[in-house]
Amino acid sequence: MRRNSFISREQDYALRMTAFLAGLPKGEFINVPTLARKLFISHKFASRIVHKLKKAKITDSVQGKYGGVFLKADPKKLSMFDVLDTIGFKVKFNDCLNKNFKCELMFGCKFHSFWLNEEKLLLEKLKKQKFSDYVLREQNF
Amino acid sequence: MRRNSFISREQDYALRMTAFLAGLPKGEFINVPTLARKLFISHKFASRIVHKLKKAKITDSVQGKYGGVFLKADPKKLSMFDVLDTIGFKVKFNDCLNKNFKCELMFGCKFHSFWLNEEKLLLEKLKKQKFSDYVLREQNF
DNA sequence: GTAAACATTACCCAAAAGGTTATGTTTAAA
DNA sequence: TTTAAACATAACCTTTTGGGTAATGTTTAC
Repeated sequence: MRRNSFISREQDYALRMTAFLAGLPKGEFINVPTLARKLFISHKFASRIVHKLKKAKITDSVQGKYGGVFLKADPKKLSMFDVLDTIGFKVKFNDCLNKNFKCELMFGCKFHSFWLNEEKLLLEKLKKQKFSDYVLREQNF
Repeated sequence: MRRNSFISREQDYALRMTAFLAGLPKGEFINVPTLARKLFISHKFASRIVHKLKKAKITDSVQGKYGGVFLKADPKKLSMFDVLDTIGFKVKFNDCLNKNFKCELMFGCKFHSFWLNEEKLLLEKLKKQKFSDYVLREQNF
C-alpha cells in the first residue's frame, strides 16, 4: 500500500535506532535483539535496517557471539537526512518534481514551483538536524 | 501501494482542474470530457474527482446535454488546503503524529516535535495559497 | 563444536493508489 | 417523445509497496 505518512515505519525505526546508538558510551555496543526490544521493533526487521545503516557506514558491528552494533559516524555531523536517505527516503511532494516526469502543463502550472520550494526547505532542515541533538536514552522513556 | 509522493495523482488532478475552472470567465462552464482532455486526465477519473469537489461545494454543475462544471467557491478565498482536504489529503509527516498512535518512546523522542512542527508549518502554508494566485489558463501551456 | 550473534536473500500479505466499467439520471434539441 | 451527450455514483480491478517473516548463511567466544 502507499505510504500513509511521509516517513515510513522503516525510516522511523532507523532514526530511533541511530538516536539510541548515539547515546551509548564510546566503545560500547549493543546486540540487535536487545536494541530492537528496547525500541519496540521486531528483531528481524531491525536487523535488516541496521545492515543498511552499516553499508552506508553510519553504524558498524562486532560479529560473532557477544557481538553487537554501534554508531560509527559522528553524531555531531550525522543528520536526519543521512539516515533517511540510507533507508530510501525521497522528498517528493508531488510526482511532477521527478526527473522523468513529463508534465504537459509545466509552463502554465504554478503549483510546480510551490512544491519545489517546499521540498527544498524541508530538505535543508533535515540536513541541519544532527543526531547529537536527538539522542535517545532509555531512562527518558 | 503507499503514496510515492506527498500528493496523490488524484489530488494533483483536483488542483489542476480547480485552477483551470478559476480561469473561466464568470458565468461560463465547461464539460468534464473537454476539461479532462485539456488537462491530460482520464475523463472518467476526472468526473469522479469533480463530483467530490461538488459535494464540498467547491464546484457546481449544470446537468443534461450541453451541461458542464464551474467553480462555485471564490478563488480569492479558496485555498490549496480546501481542495486537497476534499480529496482526502492528510498532512502526516510521521505515523506517530496520529491521534491513535501509541508511541512507547513518546517522552524521550525528540523527533516527534520536529515532525509536529513541520506539519504545522506546511498546513499553514497550504491554507495561505489561494487559487486566485494559481489560475491555469490554456494559453499558458 | 556449539551457541548466539551478525549478514543476506527470498518471500508473503494486506492495503491503498489509480484507475476502468457499468449503470444510472438529467436535460437540450430534433 | 425520443435521443444524444452531459453529469452522478457505485462497483470493480490491477499494480505497487510498505511492512514484515522465514530461511539460511557466516562469524566468533567459550
